[in-house]
Amino acid sequence: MVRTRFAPSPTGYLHIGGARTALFCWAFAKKHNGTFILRVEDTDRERSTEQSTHAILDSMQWLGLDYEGPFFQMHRLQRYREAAAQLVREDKAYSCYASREELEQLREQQRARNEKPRYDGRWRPENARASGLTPPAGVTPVIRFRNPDDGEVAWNDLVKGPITVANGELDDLVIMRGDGIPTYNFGVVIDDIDMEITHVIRGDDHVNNTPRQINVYRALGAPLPKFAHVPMILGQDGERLSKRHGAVSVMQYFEEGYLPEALLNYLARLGWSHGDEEKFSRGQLVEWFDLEHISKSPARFDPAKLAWLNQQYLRQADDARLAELAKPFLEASGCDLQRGPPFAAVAALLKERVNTIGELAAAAVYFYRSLEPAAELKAQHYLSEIKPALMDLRQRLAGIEWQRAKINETLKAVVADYKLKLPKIAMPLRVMVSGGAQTPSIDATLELIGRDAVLARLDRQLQVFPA
RNA sequence: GUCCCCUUCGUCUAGAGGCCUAGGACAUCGCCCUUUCACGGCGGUAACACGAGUUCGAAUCUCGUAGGGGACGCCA
Repeated sequence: MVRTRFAPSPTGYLHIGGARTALFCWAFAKKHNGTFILRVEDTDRERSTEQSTHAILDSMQWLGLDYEGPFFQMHRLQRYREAAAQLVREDKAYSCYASREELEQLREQQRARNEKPRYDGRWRPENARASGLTPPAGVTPVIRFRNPDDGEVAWNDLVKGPITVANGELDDLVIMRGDGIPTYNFGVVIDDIDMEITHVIRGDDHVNNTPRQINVYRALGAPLPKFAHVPMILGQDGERLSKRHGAVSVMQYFEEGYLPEALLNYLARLGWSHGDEEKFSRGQLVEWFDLEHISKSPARFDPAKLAWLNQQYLRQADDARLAELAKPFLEASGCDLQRGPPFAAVAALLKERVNTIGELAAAAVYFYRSLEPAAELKAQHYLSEIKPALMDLRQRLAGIEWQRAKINETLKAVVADYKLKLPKIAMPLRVMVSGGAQTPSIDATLELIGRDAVLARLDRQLQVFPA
């Protein structure tokens, strides 16, 4: 039975990289009819916040990644303490009284010698005894894991392939802080054992932690899970993704009006592939997902491709759903949806020309309230020689049956009568009625805005038309 | 600095020794469609980091070089 987990620390929002890791864990579990667990690694009391936990949970829900849990490490302290005590009893761990300053000094010296900074094992019982070290009064020690001195640790990473690290490169890591709270490398191992995780799928910034963790598994006599380290997501400049690259928080995409299925599709395709497939549903992802096709190298995040995918999903989306999603955006820009055409009809007209719900709402404003054209547009399109034709058109529009085909007919008739080209009249019309130079086809636009509003806007604009 | 990992078009990628004069997608450029902007259709530019091997044959295997990323905390 496959069991995977996503284990974020609640020290901020869920970002794009974390979301993709979660997606991969989720998809792998689903694919194998397994279980996907959410575990909150909240052992950093300084930085963990409840707010972050909520933000992460909200993001998971928006993305539709369902899980078992959430479980919290801070609820399991007793278990970690017992495990640590057991290791101490077996001489696989020991108390270390070195102060932070002392350790910092040690690291600096090592760096100065161009060595890898590492703990030197000074409080290993036999070393302390040999050098006559005795526990200083009033200091609560940390517990360090006694890492093997010799040999090497190797595993076959399901993404990266075989990886080997010499134990000589590792040092004795702290597994319990002075206050009895476990450190990351200990907490994960205990939890992954207890929760019977079979596949540890996580960001490849953890590759270096894996050999240490494997040694802990062994000391505990626990079977090893499989490990799969997925590459990170980089910003467009190839640097580690950060705030200056724009939106990195999952919920920011919600706020800008992206569809969760589009973001999921994009994230899945970033660093994983199934032949030439670009667009696929959550169901297809589950069906196709495998670890073998995750790429080994980091991928750059490309907002343009995400926008394109979002557009693809937008146009397929149900109009009623789009209406629901766009509503808050429209209300924020002062539109009363009761006073205007049904939004579903507006969405049907606009959804192929925008990339996000935010853009959709912005493009829909003039269906609900009049917008004054920019002076530039007026200067460009309000030409005195077409004023008579426009005035005539206004009169004719007042008298016809208000539907697209009839409006079009009327437009064509005026164009013919005045010996004009269609754009000559369609453009000023567009500007007068929408306040901008871009709308869907003008007859459909007029129809939807409605006769009363169209006539009112024309009247108002004709007043400022040059004679 | 030390250790670990990575390297195909600008970007995401297909590719498991001959199917590759390297395919798809986004972006970009051109043309068509057109009532503006889009959408759509057609077409173009564009990549196996470099150097040695192995092999009849290498994008695919090996080694080296260069470049990139990650880690080196009582953070996760």
